[in-house]
Amino acid sequence: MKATASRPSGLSKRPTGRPRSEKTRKAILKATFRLLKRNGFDNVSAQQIAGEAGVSTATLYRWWDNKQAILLDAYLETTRDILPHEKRGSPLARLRTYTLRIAEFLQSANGTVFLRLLSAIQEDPALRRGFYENVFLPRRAEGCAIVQDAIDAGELPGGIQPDFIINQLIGPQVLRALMRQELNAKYARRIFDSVMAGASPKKRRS
Amino acid sequence: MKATASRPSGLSKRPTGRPRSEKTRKAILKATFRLLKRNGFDNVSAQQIAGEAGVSTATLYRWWDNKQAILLDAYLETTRDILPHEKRGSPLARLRTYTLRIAEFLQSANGTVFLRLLSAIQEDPALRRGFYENVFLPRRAEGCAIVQDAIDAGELPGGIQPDFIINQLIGPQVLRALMRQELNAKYARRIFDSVMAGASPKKRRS
Amino acid sequence: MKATASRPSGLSKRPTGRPRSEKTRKAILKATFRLLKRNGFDNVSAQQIAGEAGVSTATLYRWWDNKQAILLDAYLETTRDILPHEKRGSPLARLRTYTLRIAEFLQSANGTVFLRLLSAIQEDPALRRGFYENVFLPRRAEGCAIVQDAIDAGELPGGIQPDFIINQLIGPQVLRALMRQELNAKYARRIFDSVMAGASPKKRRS
Amino acid sequence: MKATASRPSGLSKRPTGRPRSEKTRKAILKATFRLLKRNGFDNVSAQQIAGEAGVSTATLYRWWDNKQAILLDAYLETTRDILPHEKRGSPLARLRTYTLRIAEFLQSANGTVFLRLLSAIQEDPALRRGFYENVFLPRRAEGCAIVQDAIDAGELPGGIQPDFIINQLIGPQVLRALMRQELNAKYARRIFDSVMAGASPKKRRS
DNA sequence: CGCTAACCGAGACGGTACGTCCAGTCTTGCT
DNA sequence: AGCAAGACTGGACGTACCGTCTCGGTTAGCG
Repeated sequence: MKATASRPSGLSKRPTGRPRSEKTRKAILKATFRLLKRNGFDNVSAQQIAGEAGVSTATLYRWWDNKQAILLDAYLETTRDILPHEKRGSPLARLRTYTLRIAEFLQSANGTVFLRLLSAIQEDPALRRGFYENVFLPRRAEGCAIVQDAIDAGELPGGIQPDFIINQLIGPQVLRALMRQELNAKYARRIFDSVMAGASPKKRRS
Repeated sequence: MKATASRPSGLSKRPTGRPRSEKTRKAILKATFRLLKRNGFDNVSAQQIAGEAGVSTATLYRWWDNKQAILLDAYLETTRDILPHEKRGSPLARLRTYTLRIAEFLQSANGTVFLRLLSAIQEDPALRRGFYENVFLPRRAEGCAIVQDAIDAGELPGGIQPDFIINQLIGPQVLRALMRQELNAKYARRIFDSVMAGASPKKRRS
Repeated sequence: MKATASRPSGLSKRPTGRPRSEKTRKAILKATFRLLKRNGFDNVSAQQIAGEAGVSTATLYRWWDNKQAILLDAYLETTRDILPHEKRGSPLARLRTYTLRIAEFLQSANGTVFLRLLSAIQEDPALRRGFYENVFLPRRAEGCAIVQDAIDAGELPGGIQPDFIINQLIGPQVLRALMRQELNAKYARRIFDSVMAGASPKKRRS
Repeated sequence: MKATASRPSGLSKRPTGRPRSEKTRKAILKATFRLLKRNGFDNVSAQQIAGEAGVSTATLYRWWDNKQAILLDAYLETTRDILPHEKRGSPLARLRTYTLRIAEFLQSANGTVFLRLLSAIQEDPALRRGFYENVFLPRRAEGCAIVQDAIDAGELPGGIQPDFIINQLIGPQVLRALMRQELNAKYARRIFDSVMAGASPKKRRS
């Protein structure tokens, strides 16, 4: 199980021979992401990746279990560092911004790749694990943290489960994106307002 | 464009030549659906379908553009008549039932196929049109009708867009299903309550 | 066995119902020959013939056993009446003309079809019989008759077998034609002279 | 243009990557020839070859342009080394033996394949080139060499073209073989005598 | 003059082969 | 040992064509 392409390297056994080329690894992932955006998801072949990266197919499969794993890794590698979550403002304002960012993201090129990954994992349990742990959960944790901040700040009632709120904010947007329906800031705002209204029953009653 | 393989049926002009065998068509779609459930989505080959249906591959491609189109059609054919929506009860009660049914459906075998189709259309625009028009919109219309009934009955405020409400009810469930997270009646109920609370803010005030 | 497309019509049983359309038969054979010259031999499909002749494939197979049989028949029909053998001149002069005509023929469009048929029969025994009896033997008989005339006229020695002579005159030309090597009147003349010289050894002696 | 699937072999530039498996190549050609003799010519399918050789169809088409090319190559490979031309005896005696060998060959299993190839090339120009250069010309050259020896030895007159003589010896035999007419040593002898008589006009006259 | 058998065009169908494409593995020699 | 190059297996894809099979409509020529 080579999974995410990190050599076992468990502890002992200092590897002899020529070490793995980091340059090669990067070239592969970058080439993959380029092809991913250019050709869609199904239309990226292993030999295309190899060709684009100036690498042999054997090298691909030496480090990743299968093509899907490469695609996932390429997505991870490329999007790892682009999560500029707001630090300033009230938790609720930050949650609102977060919601709008989701809409933006889903419409972007990266979002398209995200949606394609979301599709691909339906057929491949191993890939699903990887996606769940390395993409879904981390992002979800970010969102939940904001909700928790809001709860702690008293802006949201305590009985609420952050994960539920985030799911309510994201789910409808993902569905629209999957169906290629319009998805913009206004719509995201409406969702935010609706979910917040549903989440704060205290307001009601005299 | 053979798309969904439905006869032109433009009233007049009876088609000449040997008519298409309805028996064959049914055999193909049934065999396809059987394989769909047995083997998953990617692991259904055209020749498997042909073999299982006792048909030649040429016949497949005479009526459908490609394998995906057959899969979509098989889904349509099989699930066409299984929408037993409640007729009794208040609109709001029916909407609640509708929401719970979604959860059930997404967990069922048919739901799995639905999710696979939802994934497959990401790669194939032609297929997407077919799915959108023949699966998504009709189902969506059913839900919207219930919401409209509720509005008409004064159970929901007038300023609301039915499609928005339905999207809020379904989106979060679809997302959980796609991620293979738990999805049960309790969760569906929570969603329903939350969305309803968000949709009826006026009642509360004062 | 419908073979050459003449209804059994053995003797009794006057056929009732609508008789076969002669127009259709002609249209098929003409269309076939047209395609034969245009597309080569393997590249004529039954549906092409049907299309070109404005006929259904069923009609084709009602009257001929298979595609090859149609092709043979088309050749027969078209070339039946184009054998204008010389009547004047000495038998030997006529034999010489005959030899030259072979060269011309093999280079012509009809000759090409002839060569293709000659090839096709290698794979199909039934077709071979038809070709042998309806094309090869009749033509061969014509040639043999001329040789016999020459023998009778004392222009060739009596111990000679006409079929052997004709084979010597034709075989080398067919081989060259099959290999697409040059084949012209001069070459044919050379063959004729050579065979005649070989056939009349007696003259020399003394 | 992979044509005859022979390595470029342009002296320099040793090819990089995994070299072609000679074992595989041999297995394919042998299996092909086996099928060729067993099933006839048209009844050899690419997948049969693949199956019989324990090879994938993709490998077939990597090295040969199409099925016909494989068949030609199989013939070449198998018959390459079976040309046991006589070295002893006078040139004329050797030419006579050569003529008789032709008759034998055309009746043999290999001869059948040869005739089928001769037919197949009528439809396929690329194949024709290959056949002409790799089968026809080499064999023809052998025959011509014998004739030339005879000329040099004064057994045949100088004004004669070897190729013409060979064509006269072979053409009639090929024609008979194509028509599946009897072809035996006696007939071949007769042809030899006839052609020799026609070729040596000097004998005549007192 | 109408009946009826047989014809015919259109085109669906089963079967079979084709040649292409791709995933993933294996082999060779270079670094 | 890593790696590029690229051969190889296995198997699906979608196309083409053959010869058969319905359909519905048409056309002799017997009654």
